[in-house]
Amino acid sequence: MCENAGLAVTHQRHVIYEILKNMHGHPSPEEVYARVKRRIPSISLATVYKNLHLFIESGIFHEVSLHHGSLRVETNHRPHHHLVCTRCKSISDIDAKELGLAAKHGKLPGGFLAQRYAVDVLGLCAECQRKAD
Amino acid sequence: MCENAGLAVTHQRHVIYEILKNMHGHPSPEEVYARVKRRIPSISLATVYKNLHLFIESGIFHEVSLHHGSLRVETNHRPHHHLVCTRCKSISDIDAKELGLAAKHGKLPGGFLAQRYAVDVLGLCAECQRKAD
DNA sequence: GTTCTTGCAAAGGATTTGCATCCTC
DNA sequence: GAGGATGCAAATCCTTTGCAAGAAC
Repeated sequence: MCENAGLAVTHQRHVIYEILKNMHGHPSPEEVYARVKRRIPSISLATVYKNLHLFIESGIFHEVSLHHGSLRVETNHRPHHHLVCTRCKSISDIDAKELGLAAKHGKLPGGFLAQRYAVDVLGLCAECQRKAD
Repeated sequence: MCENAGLAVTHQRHVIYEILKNMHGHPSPEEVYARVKRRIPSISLATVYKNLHLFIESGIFHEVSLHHGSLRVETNHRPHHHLVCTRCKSISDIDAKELGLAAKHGKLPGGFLAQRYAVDVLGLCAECQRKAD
């Protein structure tokens, strides 16, 4: 299966993978755990966490927020977006104008009222590119 | 000062505000606490947390990630972005094509290598708009 | 004076870690 | 068999809460 990432194919890992494939939305580890538990009652939450991290590190799944974890206050009051380094997790600012995305405001399909855009540009910062040579 | 938001002007609150104004980047509560403690050694971390939340609720400051908190796995493998309701915090998906932002890949100013865009459209979902009438 | 705030300590939730045992390769 | 994976419990990190004492309006 998808385990050319150097991961052993264990029963637990396989079931977690299958369940993730068939879930939709943005499940939390607890939600995944609850589903997996129905098929493997003896599984532990720690195992679910470990495997979710492995899947994310391997790029098999993404996580929704690249900078979840702790509360961060935005001190830059100018319109700007974020450059998020996927390697070192650093976040730096870039002026909205400099990035130049044409963002639609107002109603979107589905009736959602768009008021503000928060863009994360994911990639590698200059420093991590140098190290990756 | 900025306290037409119905907040009492306490010494602690004032100092926290001033310090936030003069910080840059995306400080964590602990970092803010450390700075404030230099001016008010007796301040408690809980007070910093309470005031950060009040500032954010009042719109005086923003928080960096609208959906920090717990790990969420992305189960939608199609290119898409997120509609984040600022009232009920719900997150729904919208196809990248449907949103239609022209995103630049490759090198950005500062040497950042852009690989992927994660866009949060902040606003009100249809349901919360109805309730807000 | 009444109400909102603070500081402290304890509680809570989410996530990680250590370790013995078990399972893939 | 060797090394990675699991399960459990304890530990840790981040954040919130309860409450008595203190400050703002």
